[in-house]
Amino acid sequence: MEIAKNYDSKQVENKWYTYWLEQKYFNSSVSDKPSHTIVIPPPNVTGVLHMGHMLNNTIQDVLTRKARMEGKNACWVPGTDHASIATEAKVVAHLKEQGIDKNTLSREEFLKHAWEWKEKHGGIILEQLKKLGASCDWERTKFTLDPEMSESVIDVFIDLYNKGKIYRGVRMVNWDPSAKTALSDEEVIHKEVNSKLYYINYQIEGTAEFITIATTRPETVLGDTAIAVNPNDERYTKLKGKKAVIPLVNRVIPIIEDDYVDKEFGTGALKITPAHDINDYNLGLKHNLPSIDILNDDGTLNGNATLFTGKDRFVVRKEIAKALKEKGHLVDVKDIKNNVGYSERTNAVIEPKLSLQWFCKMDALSKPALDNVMNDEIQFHPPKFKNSYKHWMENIKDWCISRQLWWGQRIPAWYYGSGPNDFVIAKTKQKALELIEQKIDITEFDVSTIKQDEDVLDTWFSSWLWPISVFDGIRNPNNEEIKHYYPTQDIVTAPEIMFFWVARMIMAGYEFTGKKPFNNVYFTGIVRDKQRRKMSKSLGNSPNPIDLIEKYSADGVRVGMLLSSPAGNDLMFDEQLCEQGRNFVNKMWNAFRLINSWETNTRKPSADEELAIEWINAKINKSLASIEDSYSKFRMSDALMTCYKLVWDDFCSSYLEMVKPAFGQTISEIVVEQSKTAFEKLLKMLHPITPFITEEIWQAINKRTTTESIVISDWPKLQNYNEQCIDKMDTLQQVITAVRAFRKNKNISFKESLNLYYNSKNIALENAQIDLLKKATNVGEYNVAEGEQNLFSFVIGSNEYFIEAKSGAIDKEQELEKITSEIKYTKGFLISVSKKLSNERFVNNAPEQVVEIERKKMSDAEARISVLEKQLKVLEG
RNA sequence: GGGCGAUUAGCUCAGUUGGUUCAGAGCACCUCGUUUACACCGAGGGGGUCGGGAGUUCGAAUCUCUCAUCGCCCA
Repeated sequence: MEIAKNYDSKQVENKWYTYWLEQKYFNSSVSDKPSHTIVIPPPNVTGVLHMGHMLNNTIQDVLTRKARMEGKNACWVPGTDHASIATEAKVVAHLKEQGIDKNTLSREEFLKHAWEWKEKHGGIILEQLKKLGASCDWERTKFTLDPEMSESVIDVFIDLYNKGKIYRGVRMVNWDPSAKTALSDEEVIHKEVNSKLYYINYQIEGTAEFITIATTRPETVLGDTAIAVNPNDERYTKLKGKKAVIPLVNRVIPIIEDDYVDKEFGTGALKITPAHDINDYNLGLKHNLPSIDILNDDGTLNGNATLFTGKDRFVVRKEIAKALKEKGHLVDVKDIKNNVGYSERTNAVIEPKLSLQWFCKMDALSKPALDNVMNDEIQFHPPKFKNSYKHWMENIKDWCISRQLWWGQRIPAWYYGSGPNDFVIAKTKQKALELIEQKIDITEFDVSTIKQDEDVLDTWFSSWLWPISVFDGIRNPNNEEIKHYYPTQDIVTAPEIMFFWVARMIMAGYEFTGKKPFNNVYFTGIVRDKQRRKMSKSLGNSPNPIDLIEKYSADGVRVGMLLSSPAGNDLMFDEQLCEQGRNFVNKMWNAFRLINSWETNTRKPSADEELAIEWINAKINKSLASIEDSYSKFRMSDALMTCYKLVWDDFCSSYLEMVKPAFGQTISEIVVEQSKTAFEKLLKMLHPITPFITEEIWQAINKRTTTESIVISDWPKLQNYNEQCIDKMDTLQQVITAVRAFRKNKNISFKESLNLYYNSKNIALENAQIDLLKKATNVGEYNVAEGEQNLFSFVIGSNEYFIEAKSGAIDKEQELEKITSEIKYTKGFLISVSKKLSNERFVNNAPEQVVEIERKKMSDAEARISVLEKQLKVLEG
């Protein structure tokens, strides 16, 4: 068969991915085999693939493919989430471009547009994952707004409500004035920013005196209902019981005392705006203060403000400062750094707002979720994340789950009156009617006035059910699939969403199934650029993953992603890593070309060929053991590096060079078979990481039937191997390196044959080793040294060798210096070892093994010194 | 402000309970090489006071304290 000189990744990747799909290798159904389930962290339905997804999904695919080869029923469930705020914002913006104002649309009309948008732009990301080689069961693809997924969400809402774990109430919530919705605490990002601290004078009622307060939000003075000072603050004792006048609006407010006030901050006098600050709100409750809400939902001022009505809060901040200054109320402005909350999705500055919302109680839910992580029933990788998980869980607050949006699951609350409790929770209007009937006398009731809650649920209120709902475990808790696939095996995600998602999935798992949702949580790092900046669309510092795949092949990019990503560590992404991956793929391809090019004979393998074969198999098994260990600890980059070195250094650089026939010569067919067998093992070990090249070579290296594939081949089993064989080859390798270094130093071409002599006291090399040595170094004669050889010499361990070169004189001075310095080093080493051994406390306290090792070190060093000293004598003549 | 983690070669990182010649890997770098798988290559090589200081120990990259710098999470 003609083999292409260059590996054509694009053609190969398309060919095999199509084949894999046709053969349905990725599809899973309930079976007797143990399940290995991973559910994808659902990306936003309208999102596009970024580097974080590449990393995350490469890891999931590696885990899934390996499990599949190990004979497990591997099931990787793909899907997307509806991303309520983000998607709704996109659709609103899209409509605006077309001249349509969302406010003019009915809910139904808007949702029609939203679904159209989803059909058009949704799922791109899943198509992109196929380019990466993702072995998802695509027939299981789920979307969080699929009817059965939504029904699960609603069922859960009703269940929790009936259990008293969901309630409705007026609370201070995080308001996003851009999206015009409430957010949960987790969706607020606190950033330290440069602000100004405004010092404002309030006149004391009925006097010419003033009290000065300091605030970063002067626009809120219009909603002030008190000024508070610390009761221990002597500066203000005289103002006890007095009242102050709000500048510009001349409203009179009390001056109150509370320990909460920090005497050191600002002037020690605090203005209180209960409607617009959580701390002020709490003080307001305590002191029975009125609350004046001066803001509209979009962040503009309303009629309660009486001034600046209709203007944006930030515009007002500037204008009111100016107005206060003109009237002489603004006495100072200072620069200050403070923390401001921003909306995770819209980046709008969050407004604390008193609002009627739905909440989920967290105290009972969080208990098993905390315990089972702390006791490692669910394992975190790396475990350091248990700390912050614990901290969060122990300080958890109730979860605001309602959103003032349309894109999502509509809250199943039905209102029949205007009282705070005039509602029922029901799946359908019909059900609601029945429930209302039980609560009130329905005979005089106008059914048409029943209204469903306008709001939808937080998207995370869908995704926390994901590992359960994708198997329909909420609606049908005893179905075969949920019994087989759940609990899932691993979840692979970013630490950023530990609270948003991971913690809540664990809560949902225990609450709704009584079981954990997964065994392992693998936290990937964040993909950053070389300057350690997080990759983001706004910075434009993220390469397009699809371009990378075109350039370096999917396998190359996968290797690039895994190369430097130990669990939990951020990945400083550099295209060079993908280049390294591509080079590795190329290396495998060329190893295949070499083996494939061999013409065979029917001779039996020679002793050196047999040694080479025994050795590579020993190396493969030793590496396999190490790889298994790495995978068991989720150390993917270690597993990859072991494979990488095994293929490149051991198989290609050493083994193939050992057995490779001279130009024009044939090779024993048995050796070829053995080489192919070894190579196939390597391909299998690499398959989870580089699926395409391994399939391409595996299919070509031996005859396969039309239904065979490396995808469903058996993962190599660990076999016993001879450790001594590896040691033997290591020693030989040192001799080879020494001879090569000699050539390099003396500038002697490889083509020129050298003679090598050995000391008769050396531990003898076997004939097979000698043959390998000769082949690797172009050594002609290999004989025992006669008498004292005045030649270039070197020592490996305590074995002495001499090289005779036809050209290239020995530099006596240089040799003397080299040997002298070696003696010096070894003697120094010997001294440190003997010191240790003559120390009674060491000999008595250290474990026997350690002492034994030290003794061996000592005798080795002594032997080496004696050899070197003899050499020195000879040289000195 | 509270908590967590880090600091090892130019870069990115390993280094398990303190004990092999333990100071490592990959990449990058330097030198040489167009040998008939691969220059997306081969061979050889240089490079670190393990952030600073102090302590415990027969022995410290590893344990303790302290200082410095950085990062993350929470408020």
